Amino acid sequence: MAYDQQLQERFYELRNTIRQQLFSHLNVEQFKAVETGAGPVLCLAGAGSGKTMAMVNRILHLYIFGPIYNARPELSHGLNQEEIELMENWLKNSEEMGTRTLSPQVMRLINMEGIQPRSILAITFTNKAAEEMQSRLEALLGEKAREIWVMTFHKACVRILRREITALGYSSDFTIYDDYDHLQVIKKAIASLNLDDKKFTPRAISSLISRYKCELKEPADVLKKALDFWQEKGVQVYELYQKELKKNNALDFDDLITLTVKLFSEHQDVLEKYQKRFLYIMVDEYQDTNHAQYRLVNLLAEKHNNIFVVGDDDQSIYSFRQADIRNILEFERDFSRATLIKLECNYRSTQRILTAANEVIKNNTGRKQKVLWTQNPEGELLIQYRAADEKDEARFIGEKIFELGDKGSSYQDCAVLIRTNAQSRALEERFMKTGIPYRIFGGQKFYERMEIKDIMGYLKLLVNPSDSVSLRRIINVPRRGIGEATIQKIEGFAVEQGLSLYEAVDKYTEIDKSSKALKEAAGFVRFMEKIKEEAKDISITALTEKILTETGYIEGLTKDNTIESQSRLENLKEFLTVTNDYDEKTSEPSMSDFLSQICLVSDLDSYEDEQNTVTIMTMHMAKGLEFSNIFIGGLEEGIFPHSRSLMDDELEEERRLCYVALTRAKERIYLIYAKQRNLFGRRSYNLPSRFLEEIPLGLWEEYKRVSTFFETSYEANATSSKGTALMLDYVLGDKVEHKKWGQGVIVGTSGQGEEIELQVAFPGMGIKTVLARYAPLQKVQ
DNA sequence: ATCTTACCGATTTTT
DNA sequence: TCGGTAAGAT
Repeated sequence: MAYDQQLQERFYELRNTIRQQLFSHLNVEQFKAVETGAGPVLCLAGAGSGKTMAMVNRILHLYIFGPIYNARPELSHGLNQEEIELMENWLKNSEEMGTRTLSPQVMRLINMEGIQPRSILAITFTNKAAEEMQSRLEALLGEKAREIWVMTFHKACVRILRREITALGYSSDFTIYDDYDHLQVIKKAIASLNLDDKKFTPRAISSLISRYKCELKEPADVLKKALDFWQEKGVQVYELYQKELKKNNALDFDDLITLTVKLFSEHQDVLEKYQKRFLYIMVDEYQDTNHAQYRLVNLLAEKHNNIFVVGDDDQSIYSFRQADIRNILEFERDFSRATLIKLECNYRSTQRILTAANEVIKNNTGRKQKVLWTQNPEGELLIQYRAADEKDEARFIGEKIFELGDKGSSYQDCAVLIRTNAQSRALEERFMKTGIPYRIFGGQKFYERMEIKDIMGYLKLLVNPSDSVSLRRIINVPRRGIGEATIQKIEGFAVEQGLSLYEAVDKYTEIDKSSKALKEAAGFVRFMEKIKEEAKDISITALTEKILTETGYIEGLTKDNTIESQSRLENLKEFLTVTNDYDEKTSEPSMSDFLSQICLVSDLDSYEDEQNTVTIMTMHMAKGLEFSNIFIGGLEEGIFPHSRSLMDDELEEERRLCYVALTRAKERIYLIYAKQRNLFGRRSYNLPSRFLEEIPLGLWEEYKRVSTFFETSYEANATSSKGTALMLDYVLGDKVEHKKWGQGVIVGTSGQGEEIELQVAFPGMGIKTVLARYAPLQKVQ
């Protein structure tokens, strides 16, 4: 055998050993997922099974070794002994030191027929997941990683549509309507069809439209079908709604997906362009795809069939947003010869937590068989607590958080998961009183705040003058004395003349100058035109500031000088830091890009775990996160499972939600239910949740509050060990210093014994109620 | 045009 | 209970 051939044999052998070594930190299943490069793959990844690890490494594997791991690509040049030694040395070194970073020389040697990063499309559902994956890819691939499209469905679609949407008769400056804007259009459509808005609620119509869109059905497709009166009218609203959106050159969230599908279906050339580009497609959280997203992925993948989807049918909790669990259950039917890989080894939770989760989810039918296991220790028993009411529930949670603190947990290791946002109230009150730092996610979102929507209305209208929803929003904000009657008049004119609302304001105010309102409206258009001119030379931040001052928006809020107006000003300041960030970090800033970016983020995207606070959030929002200690509140029939799900036969989804909640925990779980709780202002008595019964005895123990006598001494101990200022007598008028709020004055006291409450007035922050026992207060002379 | 009061209705919401 | 919306008063 020739010497060259021996070298070659040695080279291939070494290359494969290096390959194994590079991924030696993965388990067998993860490695299989990583090295299966070509063809369709369904990866069922249980909670905490390291699926991001698998996805990221799979991309690395594709990049270095190409799609077929045991292929022997032709060598383009001869080999010499030195090169072989280089590889041997790397291996030796790696085995000894445990490093897995390739030197550039070794990389150059073994990287043959690897896949170009720009040919990879990796789809996630949240920006957070995308960012996480992106940064891990950059750590592995360096610069090259930026060429991979790692983004959400919606972002990818916006990118494609900005380039191609003219083929569908929209302009590429289209506006994205968020949920709120979308409801405005629906309301208008309902009104113009003279429908009874008691029967046709915007919410119901919205979900009807969304359902049709996700099924890729246009109004015309549905109209022929047999429909009852309500549905028939609903479709008419849908038709009108869609026309209005197009007139406004606006897309709603669903449109981003469905119009991309439409584009690909109707324009073969465009589809082929993207098929050619994206040779390898990966989809995260596949169980959450709806039909439109499923079509989109299939269209892109059907040419090369290199599609890798990861998901967990047991974590499908978004069916109310049209996520279709069948997409995952029937993947193997859709793609013949699909490889099935199950990741069942969990790296997150204790065995006991996993057993509890497995036992609960076992009660669901029609799922892919999957049992999580772990090498982690057995762990502590789950704790169950029967609270007297929601206040007692909050108190229990607060106390346990303090106790965990003594055991070495920080606040950020604790999360309270709830079913509905309304449950956060009692918790917030208690945490506030006892000085537990917390963050609540959910409820009013930053970009949905009035002042933010107002300023965005101005910006949107500048980019897209056809956007009549934004125009309507801001034409009288701040007050210009332009009311509904004036707008109606102009709107009539617009319809008559076939103009956009903005053009109509401009033209009509030239003809009719009869009222003060119309003069103001003319001034508004002049202002917008002036700003549009000036916008050309200044940054988005400068432009935003200009609008806020020149309209008198800031001035109005400053004059109000209420707590509310102050917080609005704060929010606007915050918005300006967002624009500033964008101005600085973007190479080619553009307003429409900025606006779509903002539309597509959620508050959770800004979640930073560096902050040492307890997290309160819904179980839905907690998906994908993990905490050492999880408290699940409101485990009562009617709350969780939610009463609505009991009626609508959606118990299995609730159970999946419970599974998601349980599998967030690394070490401890506290399960709390209350005998009674205030619900909608009335007291209600609920049975303990069925999910509690589904966790077998032996996995949990009940926490029982000891008798009053012991309770008192117990609490006194807890207090003294904390060293709070309990023993100090507070007197009205005393000056105190609070850790977070600074100096304040005691303006009231109430309660007795352990539960003495103080009302403290903090300048500029109003009056706060705190529990003397817990609050980080100190008397000031 | 805008402020005030009475009513209704009330999950979850990656984008 | 609270918050958002729709009709009535100024």
